[in-house]
Amino acid sequence: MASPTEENYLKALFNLANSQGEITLSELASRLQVSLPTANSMVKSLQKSQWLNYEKYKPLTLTAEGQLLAASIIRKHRLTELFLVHVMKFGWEEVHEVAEQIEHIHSPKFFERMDEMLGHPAADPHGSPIPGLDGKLQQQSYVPLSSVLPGQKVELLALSNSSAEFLEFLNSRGLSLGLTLTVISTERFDRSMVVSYTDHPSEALSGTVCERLLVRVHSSASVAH
Amino acid sequence: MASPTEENYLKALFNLANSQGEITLSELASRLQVSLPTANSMVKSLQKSQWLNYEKYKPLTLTAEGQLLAASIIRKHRLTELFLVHVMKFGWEEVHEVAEQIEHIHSPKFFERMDEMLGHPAADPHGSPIPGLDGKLQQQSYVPLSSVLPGQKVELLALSNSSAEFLEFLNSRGLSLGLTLTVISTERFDRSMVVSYTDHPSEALSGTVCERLLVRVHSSASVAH
DNA sequence: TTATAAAGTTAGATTAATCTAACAAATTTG
DNA sequence: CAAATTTGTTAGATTAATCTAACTTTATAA
Repeated sequence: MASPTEENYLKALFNLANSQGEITLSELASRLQVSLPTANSMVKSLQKSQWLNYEKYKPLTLTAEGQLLAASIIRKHRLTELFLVHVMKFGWEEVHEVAEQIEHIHSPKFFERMDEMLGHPAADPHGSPIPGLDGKLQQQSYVPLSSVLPGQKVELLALSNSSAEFLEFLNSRGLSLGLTLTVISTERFDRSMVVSYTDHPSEALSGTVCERLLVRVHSSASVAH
Repeated sequence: MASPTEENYLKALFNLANSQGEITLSELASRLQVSLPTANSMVKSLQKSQWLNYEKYKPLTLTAEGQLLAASIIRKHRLTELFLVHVMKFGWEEVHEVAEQIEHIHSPKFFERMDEMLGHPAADPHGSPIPGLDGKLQQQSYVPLSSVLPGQKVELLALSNSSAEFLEFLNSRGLSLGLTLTVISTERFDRSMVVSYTDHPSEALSGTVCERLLVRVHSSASVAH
């Protein structure tokens, strides 16, 4: 079984691989804030546990097992963050540090209960996907509405904040999950947007609201330019 | 800051002190399933951190600081158990192992939120008191109804199981928290009891039910003999 | 009250995770 | 392409937590 330290190395390796492809020792060491020799010796020991492919002077790659384990830790981390925000009413800025600790808890049931209580979320409110139990990452499916260009059609899939007030606001505008929106225009100076959707041919939304609405862009959309 | 290992030693020392008074090295070692030399060297290091008073060949005692720290870990453990049962719908038999891990999480807010969500409980459903933030242990205030003698008046304060079925059963008998019960008789062969309370001059409760009802005995009660 | 047993201590080894110093390989660049 | 720089490796030390073996102190009991 992996120690918390080993789990942190695996997580870092997984994240680096998913953002850069090639992983070098120094990237790993600097990500984890340890010296090169420390990373070097841990890398050898992760190899011995069959989680990492390692050859002297070569880039690092996780084995299939390593990926699965890493994904499961990231899954626990993201579920924990959502749980802290939605169930325990933490603020988003407060959850990371606690989640870094809770992700190392060994209890499948604990995290499955979180998952159930949250309704099996596929992504966290920043749009980062939550790996399934099989270690598979969904496509990065959500982006904030604020990053969508005029002319695009998008589907409203999640919220990065679900306070009672925000939900009420959405209700008052007839906005609900699953709805298709078309971005009509964006206002550069205050990041507000005008969008249209069912029964609302032209609705203005503030920049703050647009950042909190997480959407998937329709693949068929044609972008104006 | 204490490592998880050190926290486990402090917890064991606190529990041993509260059940036996004098703590010897071998008790500590056997409680924690480590060898005598291991316990011996840890005891010296706890002394260096000012959590323990230690003199060669003498019994061990926690310092005030040590007691406070130990109590805070036990508080976290018991809050976690209650949280797992009441919020996350774990069974009582499943919670101990997870709580042993979660008690080492460093996040005052995490446990304060648990405490709030649970309504600031003073004891867990077994009647074990939850230390306050000041490290003070309340009196062991709850006992199972099954341990109460005939003639005594008690107040129903907590349940050691709060499944939906059990709560429904209690409702059907007009039993609710805060109620005062008088024990009329106990049946030795099946541990069932006859009690009286508001609008119920004589109600029979099975042994299983009596073990799950946690009560405080009225200090003014006169016991028949 | 001395012999035996139990409890506690010391010494020395092991493993995991870290470090610094010194050296080697690979890469970049003048 | 050779020099300089960056990157990676090895060697050896450190700390925490554990162990076994050997020894000492305290307690029990014949």
